[in-house]
Amino acid sequence: MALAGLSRRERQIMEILYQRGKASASEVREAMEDAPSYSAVRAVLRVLEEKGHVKHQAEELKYVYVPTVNRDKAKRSAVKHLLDTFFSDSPKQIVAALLDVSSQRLTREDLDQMAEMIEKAKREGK
Amino acid sequence: MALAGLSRRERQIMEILYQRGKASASEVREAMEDAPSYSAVRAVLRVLEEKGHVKHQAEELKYVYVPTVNRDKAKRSAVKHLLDTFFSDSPKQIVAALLDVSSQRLTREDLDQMAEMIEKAKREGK
DNA sequence: TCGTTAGTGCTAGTTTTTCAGCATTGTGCT
DNA sequence: AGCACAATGCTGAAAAACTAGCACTAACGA
Repeated sequence: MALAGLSRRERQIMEILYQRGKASASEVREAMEDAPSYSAVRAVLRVLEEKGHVKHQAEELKYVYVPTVNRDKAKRSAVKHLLDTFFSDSPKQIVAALLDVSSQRLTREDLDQMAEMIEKAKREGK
Repeated sequence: MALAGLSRRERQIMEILYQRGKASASEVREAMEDAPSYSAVRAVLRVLEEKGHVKHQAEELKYVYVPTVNRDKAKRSAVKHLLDTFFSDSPKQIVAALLDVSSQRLTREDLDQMAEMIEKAKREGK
């Protein structure tokens, strides 16, 4: 799984990179609540690169880091992991938690689309 | 958030405890793929207890460890974190990922219940 | 040109994490 | 009692993680 086997800082930085898709060292640093020094951030990024979790591209005078694992893959893996950890007994409850946690940001349209996805799953699974 | 700020081993062990609700040191160890020595596991549990993440109960000649934070709370926090990390742009996609990842274990009934939850959210949100 | 700003590469030191080993305690069995 | 087994408590030390700081380069403006 994408985020396992990483140290605390490494995980923290990987999550920021997944959130943003890509970021420079200083952007990563700014996104951290408890940011260490700039060079500390760079050091972690270097390690992540050595481990193969990110790669960097030269972009306008600086390096920009991007996760190497496909975002979708990481997503999927994260969902699976969440399921295993908390919802193995009842996967559907993740929907309940979702509706609960993010009811604020869900529009009517989102809900409609969710319903549609489920309908589709029903048709296919049937 | 419940699982942040923890070392790799600490996190790994917390997840096992959340999965099982409670476990003894040796049960925890058995649940680990890449288990270290028994005393290493106990050492981590001790640290987790010092940090306040677990507590232990004497139970039939041995200690059984349980997470101190309520499982539901941890769940919620985990879902929220997942949303922030991967689905901040489109929360509904978590449903897509869910259906994709766990289509195996979802029964027709699960799907019906999910649909119902969404219907309910629609009615209430409207 | 000089100073400033914003990068990178690298290194060395401290702190945290992780781990194994050993002594000890309690239970149950012979 | 003596033994085996399954725990716990504790210690020391290796390994990993984390961090700051310095040297260097490139771009930009005064």
